[in-house]
Amino acid sequence: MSENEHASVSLSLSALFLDIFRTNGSLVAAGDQLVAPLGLTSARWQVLGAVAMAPVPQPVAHIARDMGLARQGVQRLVNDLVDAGVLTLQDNPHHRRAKLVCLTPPGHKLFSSVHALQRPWVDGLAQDLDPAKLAVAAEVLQALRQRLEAGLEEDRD
Amino acid sequence: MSENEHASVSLSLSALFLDIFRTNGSLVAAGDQLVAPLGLTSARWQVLGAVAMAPVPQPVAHIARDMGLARQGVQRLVNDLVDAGVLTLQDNPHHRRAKLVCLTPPGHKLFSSVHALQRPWVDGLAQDLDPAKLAVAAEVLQALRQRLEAGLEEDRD
DNA sequence: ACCCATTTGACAATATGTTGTCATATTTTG
DNA sequence: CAAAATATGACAACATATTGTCAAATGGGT
Repeated sequence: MSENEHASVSLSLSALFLDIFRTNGSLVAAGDQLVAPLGLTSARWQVLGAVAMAPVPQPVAHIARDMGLARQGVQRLVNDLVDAGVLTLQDNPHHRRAKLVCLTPPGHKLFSSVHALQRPWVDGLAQDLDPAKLAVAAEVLQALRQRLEAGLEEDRD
Repeated sequence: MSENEHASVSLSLSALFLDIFRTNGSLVAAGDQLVAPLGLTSARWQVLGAVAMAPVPQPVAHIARDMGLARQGVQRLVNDLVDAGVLTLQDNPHHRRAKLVCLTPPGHKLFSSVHALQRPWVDGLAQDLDPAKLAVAAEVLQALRQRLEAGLEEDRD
């Protein structure tokens, strides 16, 4: 690859960074607006989803690792959702401190409502998007994330 | 397109959302680490870059729109950078309140240092990335953002 | 059994970002 | 030109996220 071609890849990548920042922001804003009628926010929605989709109840630290967020951020969100009666902390037979995060019955109901909102919303956004291009985009982001996290050398928390 | 194919696009899109969240987080974390030696953070770096790259000095509100962020978030960052001596507010002949944001001489020097750090970092990340795939990823993110922002109906401040 | 590194949650400080409200300045419209 | 709509920054409240510190719990190695 020539120097010019190499430079152009770096420039494209810098531009992609800005796209990621802005798309992330739009995604959070749109998500906030979508689930606001349910008394939720994007961040709480994400946590609720992570708990609901987990095959088995997990402690907060595990959820945080799955989501790629700092442990304490998820901890606060979980605490808030417990206060809101959506989640509950179940005793963990394997660890006295690391309680297992579960949905309450209202939590299950809330998750169903979220899903009912989420589906048509995502379907609408996906309309006319090329599946092959989506796959390429996911591949690029994953490759990028892998390199970034390798550079961070497991520093997160 | 069959219903199954449609559903698979929606599923891919939901997965892409998670990729965007995580890549954005990694990007911010890696950026923070990169520019920390210069006493900067990712957010301040972004603002500094926006000011430095603008062909002509602009008021805060304009910069915020360019970056797709809320006006007040950028306002606070600019105020912090002014306090730090990196930026200065120049009188705007066309608008008494909307001062123009400019780099101070130390700000210019700082931006050069940032650029010297940024270039090899981006080059390293771009290594072996397929330019065509990068272009597709950018295209997908831009399409997504456009739909999201259309859904927000220009609500953002 | 004991020590030590790791994991985990509590608590707190700080950075980032959105939203709301207000006063003032500018622009548009009638 | 006057009134209304819009743009802008100051100030403040809040949500989100990282980082640091601490104590308790766990697990591993000797």
